Amino acid sequence: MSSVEAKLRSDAQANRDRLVEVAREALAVDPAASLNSIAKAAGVGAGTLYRHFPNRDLLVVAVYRKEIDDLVALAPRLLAKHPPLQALLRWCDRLAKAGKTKHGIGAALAAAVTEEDVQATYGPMLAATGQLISACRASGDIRAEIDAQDFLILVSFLWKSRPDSAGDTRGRRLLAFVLRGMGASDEAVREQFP
Amino acid sequence: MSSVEAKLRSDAQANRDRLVEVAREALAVDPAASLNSIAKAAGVGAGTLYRHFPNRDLLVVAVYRKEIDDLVALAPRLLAKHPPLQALLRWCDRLAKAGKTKHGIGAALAAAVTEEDVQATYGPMLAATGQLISACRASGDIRAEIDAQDFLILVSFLWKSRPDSAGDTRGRRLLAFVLRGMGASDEAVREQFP
DNA sequence: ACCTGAACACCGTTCAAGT
DNA sequence: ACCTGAACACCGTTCAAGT
Repeated sequence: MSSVEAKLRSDAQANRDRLVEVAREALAVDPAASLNSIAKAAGVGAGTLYRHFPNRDLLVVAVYRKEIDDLVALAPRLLAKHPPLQALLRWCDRLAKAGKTKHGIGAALAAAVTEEDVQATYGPMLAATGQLISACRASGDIRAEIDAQDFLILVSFLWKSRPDSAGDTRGRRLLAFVLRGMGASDEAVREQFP
Repeated sequence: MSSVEAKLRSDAQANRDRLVEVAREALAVDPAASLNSIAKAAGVGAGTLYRHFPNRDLLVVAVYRKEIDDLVALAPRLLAKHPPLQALLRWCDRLAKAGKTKHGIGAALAAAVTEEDVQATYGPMLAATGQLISACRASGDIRAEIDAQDFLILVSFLWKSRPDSAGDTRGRRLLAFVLRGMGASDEAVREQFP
């Protein structure tokens, strides 16, 4: 959503944008890419990178911010188009995909859960999750008991898992397990999975 | 268990032991302590550290290896003394405590789940978890469906959580949730929690 | 065999000087 | 205001020389 970005001078804004874009590509190739190399590739002084992103995590979060924003924006759209439980499941699918393709999102979100200074990222995610959970409760698809944060923690395997091993079926199985634990009927869960 | 340590020359063994001991103290103070500083504090050349532990993770794993060994050894002892479900719960308690006091264990185990070269650590943990799960299944306390690795992933919040916020009640609540999902009766779970 | 420790390339971070 | 980029202290890692 409107991420309250203070208005920057146009050159500063351009630098910021280019840094995030270059970082996205660089981190996809090598998650441990150095900040100096990213600054250089962006045609920018090291100090400029550091001015915009005081530490590595903040840069990583900025990179995946758009993806997270998309995820956040997706929740109400899915709820408008699908029954609640199906909306929740489709959202989890996208969450898993995001965690898999660019596995940096996992580290960024994992950090966000514990570190204070990136709560700005975690907050909207929590809100989006909350919408989905609430809708499922209202429709009677799931029981109360588990809140949005609980859910995000329980399904952390979705966004923190690497594309290694054949963990895809495991992910689905564990997600189904969690949903059944939340009161979703066996049939409801099973029929939602393609 | 017997960690198949190839016999080293006595000075090499002494160096290894001192490195692990020094690393344990240094990492407790600062989880990002440099390897060079650890080598120096151990009164050993940097190359010696590197010879014993080719990368940082392997040193970290070695440090928490004893704790993990204890955890592994604890499983059969608990099963001998307590009913299966209670043994599982007590083991989870110790797991959470280990993850909390020295939170490096979380990073080490998290790495172990995905990285191949530390499977030596993850394997025994999996075996220990398997014993507990099997016993609970045999006694009818829980249903099949979820294997040892599933369980370790599902309760990863126990060992990966920081001592931040009052996540202790959350941890207990989520553990209870998982156990109920595995078929443990409400009463059984509730009465086990002190 | 094993260890030492200087050396190397590179890291994150800072800050005086520019525009 | 914002940027540059040389500079600093320090990092992980290597490897010739020692014992």
